[in-house]
Amino acid sequence: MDTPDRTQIVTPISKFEDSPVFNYINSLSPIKPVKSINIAQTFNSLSFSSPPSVFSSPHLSSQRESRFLKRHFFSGSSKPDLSLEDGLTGNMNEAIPDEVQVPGNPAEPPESSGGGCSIREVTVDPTNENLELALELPRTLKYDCGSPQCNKDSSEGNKTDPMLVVSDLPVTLFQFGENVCVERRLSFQSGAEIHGISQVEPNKEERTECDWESLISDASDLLVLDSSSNAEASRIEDQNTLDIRSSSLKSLTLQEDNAHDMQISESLVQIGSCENHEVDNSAAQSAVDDHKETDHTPDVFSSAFQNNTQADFPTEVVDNKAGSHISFGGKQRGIRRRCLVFDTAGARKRKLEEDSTSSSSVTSQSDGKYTSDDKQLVSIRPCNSTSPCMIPGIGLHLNALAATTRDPRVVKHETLASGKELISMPSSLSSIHSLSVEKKSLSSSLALSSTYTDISPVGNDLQDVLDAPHASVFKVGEDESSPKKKRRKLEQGGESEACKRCNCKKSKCLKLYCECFAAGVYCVEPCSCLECFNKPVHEDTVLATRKQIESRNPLAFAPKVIRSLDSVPEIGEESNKTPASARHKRGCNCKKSNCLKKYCECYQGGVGCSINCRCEGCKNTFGRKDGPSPMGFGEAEQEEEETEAGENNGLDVSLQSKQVRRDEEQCHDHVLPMTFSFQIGRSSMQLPYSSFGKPPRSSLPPQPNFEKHFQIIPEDETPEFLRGNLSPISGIKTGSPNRKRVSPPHRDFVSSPSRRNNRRLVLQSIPSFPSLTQQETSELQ
DNA sequence: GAGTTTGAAACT
DNA sequence: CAGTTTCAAACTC
Repeated sequence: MDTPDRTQIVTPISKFEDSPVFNYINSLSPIKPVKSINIAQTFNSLSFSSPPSVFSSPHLSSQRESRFLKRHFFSGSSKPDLSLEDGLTGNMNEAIPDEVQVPGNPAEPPESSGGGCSIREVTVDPTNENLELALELPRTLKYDCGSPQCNKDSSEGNKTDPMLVVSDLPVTLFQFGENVCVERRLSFQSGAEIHGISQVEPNKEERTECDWESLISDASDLLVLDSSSNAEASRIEDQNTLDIRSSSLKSLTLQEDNAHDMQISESLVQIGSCENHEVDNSAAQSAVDDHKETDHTPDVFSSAFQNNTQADFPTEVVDNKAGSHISFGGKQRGIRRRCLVFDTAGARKRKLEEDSTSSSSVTSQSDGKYTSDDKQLVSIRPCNSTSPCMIPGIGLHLNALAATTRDPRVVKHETLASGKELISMPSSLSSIHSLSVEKKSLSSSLALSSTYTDISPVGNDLQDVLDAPHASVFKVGEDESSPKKKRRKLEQGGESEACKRCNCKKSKCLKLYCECFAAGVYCVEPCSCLECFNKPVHEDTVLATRKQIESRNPLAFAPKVIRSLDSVPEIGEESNKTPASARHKRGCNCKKSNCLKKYCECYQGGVGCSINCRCEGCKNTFGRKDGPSPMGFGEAEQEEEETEAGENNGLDVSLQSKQVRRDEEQCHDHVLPMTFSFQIGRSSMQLPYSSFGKPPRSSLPPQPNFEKHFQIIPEDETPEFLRGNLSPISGIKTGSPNRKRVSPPHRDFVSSPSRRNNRRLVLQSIPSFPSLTQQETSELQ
């Protein structure tokens, strides 16, 4: 390897003799030259303008040389690291420029047309080396800004293409661009060292594979290059670069000059081209797709979703490793999700029909394991065969959110849970769920001797998750012979809320009157409904109905309770008791129950009444609607709260916060802007348990964790959040007149990065009483 | 288990 | 948007 490279290098060097750098390098021992070259290049490129002479043809030569040089360097072993390390940003340019620099102006941004020429020339060279390279080069040329650096990059990129392919991203990823450039360099170097240019391709494949894995592992970025490089030095460098990349990707804006950006873009483009060439490798492609998605996500998704997507990546990647390749880009994923929602329904039917209950249960369990192992995989609690199925449909707004979530998980979830009948499977949530699921699984197992059916929180968008109590926690009613009795027993006994059970007589379970339908779950055996259409068999009808309802009220299926994730209770709210920020989406309208019975949705949800409530004689122990003031209750009430919800809440909060942190860590910071999905992800973890399900019914583990973790931004509220309004309540209040119900916002959920910092709202379906939460929290801890 | 109460959902 | 009706859960006996 080395020898050929060196020989090759010699020629280019001769060409570049003009450049002092080359001379200097030549003077150096063959081994060292690489380093020296790099250094020299850096200097030249950075500080010095390249000699004018170089411009005309030099690019080609420079590129060639660069290749050679790089090869040497890499082969040489030493330097690349330095170059890489030195400047992810500047180094990139430098390294390339060194050779290429000549042309011109180092100062000139890559944008210059010159690059194109050089590339072309380079392409010619490739013929010798590899057709692929040639192909890539032209492509690169197209994209290349023309800056010598770019050229170099491109040339390198050619070699590195595999890596690029792996990491390939849409051009959009500028931030990543820097990284990409580095990667290219690295790859290039590695390639040179490892193999002749011709060899590069195989390397590429390897790289792609390796990269893929690396990507998977890192999720954030483009680690691909690293593994690929054969040379240790190159590896090291690659790693460094990778690390840097990841870091840069996360936080980096383009520090480098436009030239860098250009390079990046070029590299990206090249990558794309490479992908085409290399497409052969399915894995590589998939990886590339993932990368693209990830990369795009940042660019495209300014919203929190990006974060989510990124965060999800790791999992996705892992999943891919596991065997399933998810090729969905974040964006695409989102789109697919929506489709999935519906698709899932179909899938569910299929699966349900095929697998029936048994399969679902099995899958769910297995899933849960996977999820636990994978961390982010959707955790599906083993649902009893009878567990109610989640309805595929999700609120439109939810869908939008779901869209942000990552498909991979969703897919997995679907596949895994498909048997279960989850209606909607937002990926993001699923990921979150996995974690939560694990925890829950433990807690649930403890709490409930009976089997739990988790509803993959994922399934429903926010709703499901939020509503988890309803849907998510399906308690298999199987055990119970008579639905009603069982239900009551369960409720009373509080064993587990399994699936919701309805007793609809006239609504056909296609209206919100039906708890199952409202929860996005299919009716199951335990249900005693008559003429029920809320079954997989009638999926179309169910979905159509859901759409109608959602058309009327986008939030119809959204969680009814909104809770802020922040541990800090909202102003006036009691922190310890009910989730401070938790509020009922619309508020209640109680007249006679004094909000002390489950007739009251607020009470049922375990949240205090808010300004949105129009209740009369409110005595809601969880809090009052009166303004910011926390609960206006008497101490007695507070005591009650404490007893009922307080413990749970407090624990939950702390626990949740911890979990959230954990989740975040796991998920990664990669996700820059926390977005909706991201938050969801966190929450999702908990969601499974979190379900706010009505306390009485479900003995299931409380969702406390979920509450805080899960953040769903109600459409209504979203604007406020976006605005920076923190308190969900306030948002709600502002949005809707006190006495009037808040009309669901028409906007789709848009997560804004800013939200992260801000308080997170959690939409929850009617929360179960806090009591359950304690167990979970304790367990979690 | 039947009947009543309650308030959300749906309708006008 | 307000008022009414429908509906099913929650509750009581």
